[in-house]
Amino acid sequence: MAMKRLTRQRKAVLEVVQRARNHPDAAWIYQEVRKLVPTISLGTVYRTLDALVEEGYLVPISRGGEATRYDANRKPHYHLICTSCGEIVDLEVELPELVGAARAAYPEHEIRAAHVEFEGVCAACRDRLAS
Amino acid sequence: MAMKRLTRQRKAVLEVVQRARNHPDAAWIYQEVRKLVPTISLGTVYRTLDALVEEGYLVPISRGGEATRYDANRKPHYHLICTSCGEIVDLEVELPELVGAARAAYPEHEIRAAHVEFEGVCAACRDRLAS
DNA sequence: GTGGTTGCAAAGGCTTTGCAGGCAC
DNA sequence: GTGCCTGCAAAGCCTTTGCAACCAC
Repeated sequence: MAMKRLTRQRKAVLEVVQRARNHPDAAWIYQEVRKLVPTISLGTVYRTLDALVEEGYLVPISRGGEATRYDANRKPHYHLICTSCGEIVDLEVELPELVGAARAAYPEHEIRAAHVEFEGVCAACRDRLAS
Repeated sequence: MAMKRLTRQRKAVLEVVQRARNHPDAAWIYQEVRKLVPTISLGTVYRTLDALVEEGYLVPISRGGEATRYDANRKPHYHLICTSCGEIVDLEVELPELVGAARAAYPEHEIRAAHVEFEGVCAACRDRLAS
């Protein structure tokens, strides 16, 4: 059922994903993992990523239409998606509690979590566009 | 360039979308619109929806892997996605301002908006599961 | 009449899956 | 030895697109 065996493939995917700083998608991970295990298939990468998400090691970031990207950052943080270059920037900021407000207004629902995402222009693009 | 002509197809899509209470996806809209314009194609539905999104009449809600759903609700509101049935429930609640907090922590980025989404069990499923 | 719009069908991109062989345990 | 995992390739799903005919203006 649950993926439990520590195979070469899974080790390699874990290593790549933990080292990644880019919120990579499956294709990028596949490409990198092939440097460690050249015979791995894209299907296995997807299966492994699914397992890692299920186990909570990864958080999927899915933007409409585009490939799902994966985030292995342990620290609690939020994402800023740049409208200019599409990059995902981590924001480590403490935000006001939202779940409480929603629960107070809608006690009939069992609200468990809130997901927040910011949209704007990242510093790099801001500088680039200012020229 | 921009879709401007008021064709039978576009009228029908508009009518269906405005009447919809379900955050429908393109397939559901297509099915409904065919009751009004039986010869319409799915491609036209997609093209029309894209145009309506661009013009600001609709807000796309894209969940990873699943079909994009469209929201025509004018009032400002948030969404609760039920982890049990997948339904999207509107929450009309005022939340604390988030953009300001993020801007204060990261003045180098040009943060423009925040998107919030809740996750939990909707009232219907809660009742159903309690039995 | 003109050019945006449509229908059709094919293609596209990402992701999942069936199956036989292989490997971790 | 057992059954989970892998590679391969095909299929699935949602969405986009090229093209000729069409119709709103």
